[in-house]
Amino acid sequence: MSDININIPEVSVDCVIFGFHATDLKVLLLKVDDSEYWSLPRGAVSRKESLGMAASRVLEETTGIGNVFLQQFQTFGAVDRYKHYSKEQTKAVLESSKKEATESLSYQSTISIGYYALVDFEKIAPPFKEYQWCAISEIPNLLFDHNDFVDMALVALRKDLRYLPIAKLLPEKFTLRDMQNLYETILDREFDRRNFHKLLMRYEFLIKLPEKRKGGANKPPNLYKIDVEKYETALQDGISY
Amino acid sequence: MSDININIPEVSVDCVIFGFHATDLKVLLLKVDDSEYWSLPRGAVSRKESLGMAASRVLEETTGIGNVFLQQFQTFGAVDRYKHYSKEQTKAVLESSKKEATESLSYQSTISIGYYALVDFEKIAPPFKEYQWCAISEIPNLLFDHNDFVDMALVALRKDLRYLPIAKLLPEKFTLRDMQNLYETILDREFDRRNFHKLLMRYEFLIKLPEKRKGGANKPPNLYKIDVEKYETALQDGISY
DNA sequence: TAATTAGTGCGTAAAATTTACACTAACTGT
DNA sequence: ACAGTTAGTGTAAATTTTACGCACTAATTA
Repeated sequence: MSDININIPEVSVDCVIFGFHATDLKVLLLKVDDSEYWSLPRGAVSRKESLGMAASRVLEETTGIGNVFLQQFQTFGAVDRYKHYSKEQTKAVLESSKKEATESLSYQSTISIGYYALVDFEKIAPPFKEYQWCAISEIPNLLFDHNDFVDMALVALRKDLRYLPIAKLLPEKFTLRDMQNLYETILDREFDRRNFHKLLMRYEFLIKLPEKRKGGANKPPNLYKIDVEKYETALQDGISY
Repeated sequence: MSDININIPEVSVDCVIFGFHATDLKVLLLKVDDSEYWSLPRGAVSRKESLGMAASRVLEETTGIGNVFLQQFQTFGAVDRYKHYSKEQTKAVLESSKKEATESLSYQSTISIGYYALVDFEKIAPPFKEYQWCAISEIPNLLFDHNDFVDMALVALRKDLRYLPIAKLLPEKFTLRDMQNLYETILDREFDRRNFHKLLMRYEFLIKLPEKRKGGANKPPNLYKIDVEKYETALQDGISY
């Protein structure tokens, strides 16, 4: 854990981790130790790192999740950061936590930079704290204004989906149906299977693997991976779905 | 000017003010007193205000520009914030400025929240410091990483233009040509006059005024204003150009 | 081994959207 | 009054998106 002196006072990075699997979109919540309170993964920013690095490190430290694509979406400001629980409640909760007490970041962070990521939640099991993957519609009251973070992160994700490296949002190998599910879940609308297929193929950044995914009571779907080079090129020219 | 104790240390709000008039897009630069160095309007964030309020206040205090729509676009992080001038140079420049010396915000801000606005630069004349409206392509080396701010603000503006309250980006009364110029300038492409007109009319949030703008050696164009209520509705449903 | 389920890949028709394009009207300056 | 300039307007063609049909394949299950 970092030396208290190198952290920027009152500034934190807070992460909304969307977990995507099949057709479910959930958010990773952490329980503050020895309490019944939930919050997003968060942590202080060191003077020795960029914001992106801080977000990665915080996520890794609080959840064990590493090497994911994090996207900054909004910074939240200085007043009225206590939405469902008062400042006093929040202070009490966090100070009763041993972990929090040893960290330089207190309940008093007044500036929080919001990041989101999208991961496959079946593959991620935070080893540290108590956690919960919670469906978007069923998120309980969170500490600070973290409920606002989730709302704004989803808005940003939907906007960004047209431009962002979807490569990072799926496992290495995936089926066309996986990809379609991803888009349908996030955008909350349906696509025609054949048209979606055609659209994707136009951009030519998918590599068809010689493998199939067996197991279902049906013809096994082909697996694909991203051709990173072609994908980058396509991004330059602008991808739209 | 605010009491030093209520400001959040090392956090600033930095503003990219796009000046739009006719077909020119420029950026407002301030000269640091008694120096040859340029920077963006910036200032500290008080604990007693939201980020949006801080941005408005800072802009008002440094340039006299008030009551404009400011949009947060990105927060810049803790390392490598000295791009064209070293930390020592920056420190020397700012400390030689009487104004800066009396402010709590020093050269040491490590977190900066970027806001942009779009105003009519013919109507705005900052009364305080030396300033310059500078064409995007001719911006000199700025203090900190302010050149990056300008680049990123323009990227954000172009993206946002599809969803944002254009109502705030134009004077109260405007012609369809004004609006077209705004879009053509920002997006750096041309539109067909009739098609643009049709597109705008589809959303039905323009109110045709009984006035025309006389003065030119041509048929006087009609003036319009925004129907705020219908505009808000249209925003919900999603506007695209 | 037949029925079922779902992926793959082609095509095509309908619908929606985008683009291209030409004339008349109203004002100013001379 | 006339030349120059920009405003205002509708329609048809081209393109893109969407819907969906069909033939074929390959696995599971009853």
